[in-house]
Amino acid sequence: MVHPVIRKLEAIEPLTDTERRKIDSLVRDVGDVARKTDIIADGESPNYVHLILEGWAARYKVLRDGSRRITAFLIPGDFCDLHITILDAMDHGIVALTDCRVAYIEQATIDEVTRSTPALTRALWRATLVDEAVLRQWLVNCGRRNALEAVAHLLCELHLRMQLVGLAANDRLDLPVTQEELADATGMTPVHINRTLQRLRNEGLIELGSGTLYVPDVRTLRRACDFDSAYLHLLSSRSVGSEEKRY
Amino acid sequence: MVHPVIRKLEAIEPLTDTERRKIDSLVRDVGDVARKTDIIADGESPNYVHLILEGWAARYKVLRDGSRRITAFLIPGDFCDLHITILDAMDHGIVALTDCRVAYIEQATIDEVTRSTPALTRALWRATLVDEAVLRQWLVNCGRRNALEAVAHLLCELHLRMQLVGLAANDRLDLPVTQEELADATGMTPVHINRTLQRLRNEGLIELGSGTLYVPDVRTLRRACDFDSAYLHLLSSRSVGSEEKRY
DNA sequence: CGTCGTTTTGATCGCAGTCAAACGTCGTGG
DNA sequence: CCACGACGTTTGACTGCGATCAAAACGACG
Repeated sequence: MVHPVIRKLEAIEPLTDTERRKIDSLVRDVGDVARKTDIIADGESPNYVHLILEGWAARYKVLRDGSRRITAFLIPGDFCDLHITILDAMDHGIVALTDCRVAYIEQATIDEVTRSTPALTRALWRATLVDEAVLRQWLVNCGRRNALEAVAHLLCELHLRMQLVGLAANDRLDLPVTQEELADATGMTPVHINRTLQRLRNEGLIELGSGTLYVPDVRTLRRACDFDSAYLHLLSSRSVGSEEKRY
Repeated sequence: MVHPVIRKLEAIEPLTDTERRKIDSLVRDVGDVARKTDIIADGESPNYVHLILEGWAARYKVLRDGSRRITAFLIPGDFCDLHITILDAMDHGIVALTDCRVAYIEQATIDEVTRSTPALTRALWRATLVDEAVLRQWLVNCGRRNALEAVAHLLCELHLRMQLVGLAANDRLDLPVTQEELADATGMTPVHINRTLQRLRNEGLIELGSGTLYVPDVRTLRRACDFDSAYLHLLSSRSVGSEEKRY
């Protein structure tokens, strides 16, 4: 079985067989995390880097009034805290949204890999920078798009990212995320998320139920929220040298 | 004169004299950019890395309906596009908010530095990761804080960052940013920014006029918006091992 | 003194928030 | 097999924050 990490990294940087095997070798120590429990808590400085193998997780911050802001969704192939090798402590928490299978990778191992394999270093760097680009899109989502566009854009992102790791065959994917979690991720309320999803359904843009999302026509959905995949810096969309959007 | 970059980097990573001189040597090619013009445009892949020496700039994205979202403010000492060495093209633009003095640094120079000076590499990495942490705070700002808290939090951030580079003596700093730009940075409208600033003034939290911001009592302002500087990962606040917030 | 960009004010609107209750589904235990 | 509770989704009624539109005031500058 090909690790989702490999699929993900290959989408943004071509890899050789040796490099692929190197990644494979990272996954030694594997563990399970139950839904609703922290993979890493805010303020922690773990000795291991965490990599999601199965399941969904989320970066989040909790405010003093108890409200929560999700700042990213993590799916198989995503690193939770690559930066912990550089920064002192986590400035946010990471919670498992479903039961998760997680790889624990020693910092020393990462250091060794980056020292010996420049292409992988680039790939990891790249992945981090793409995460940052996603954050910027989320910022656009909440400040300058209406609810419908914001949710649509988020769904487009998740759809594409799931595709990259081979988890969205036929435009159908597991979306094991509650509406409350979607609300925390878009800065809306659960009630309004519910109504927005209903509008998306009524307009035939999505089919969503029992944890599964189906996108009848990706083009239409992307056009509805002006989704341009360029910000994900995928190899496939690079240097296409075109002015029109890649819906 | 000590470059703001050095002050900034030293706030997050201690540097030796040699390293400081190395940074100094980066600044060879310097140019001026007029207010309201792009330092780098969206989609560009410049050959140079840009570093702000004087003035204010902003990262931004423009939507199809013409509205703009500012995703970061850049002040002296900030790199505009360190990531361009890794990514193919800009996924957003950078515009000068005031007349700016900018250093153009060849990619090869950056590469040479990072190859020869691990401590500097760490420092640059760190700076990038702190930028990401700031993005997360902005996400909290617009989704889960009300207008007053959001603006206050933004002002706290700018206040602290200006202090770091020595541009905010006595809690007084230049804030050459229009209310429209603040609106684009918070996801609000200019009108509402105006009213929110008035509230902040009326409550004695800030004094703001003619491009200058004065914070009578930093503690109070920070408490008003639950500002915790930990997310900036400063050396001074690190491993203080305390539970209470660093207002 | 007129112009332009910016800030300020006022009146009105509407999107999304809030509060609360009902409903469906599923797993658990009687 | 059913009662029960937990959890998530859905619906309704009402509220309010911030948006929108428009105009006036202000201030810097040529």
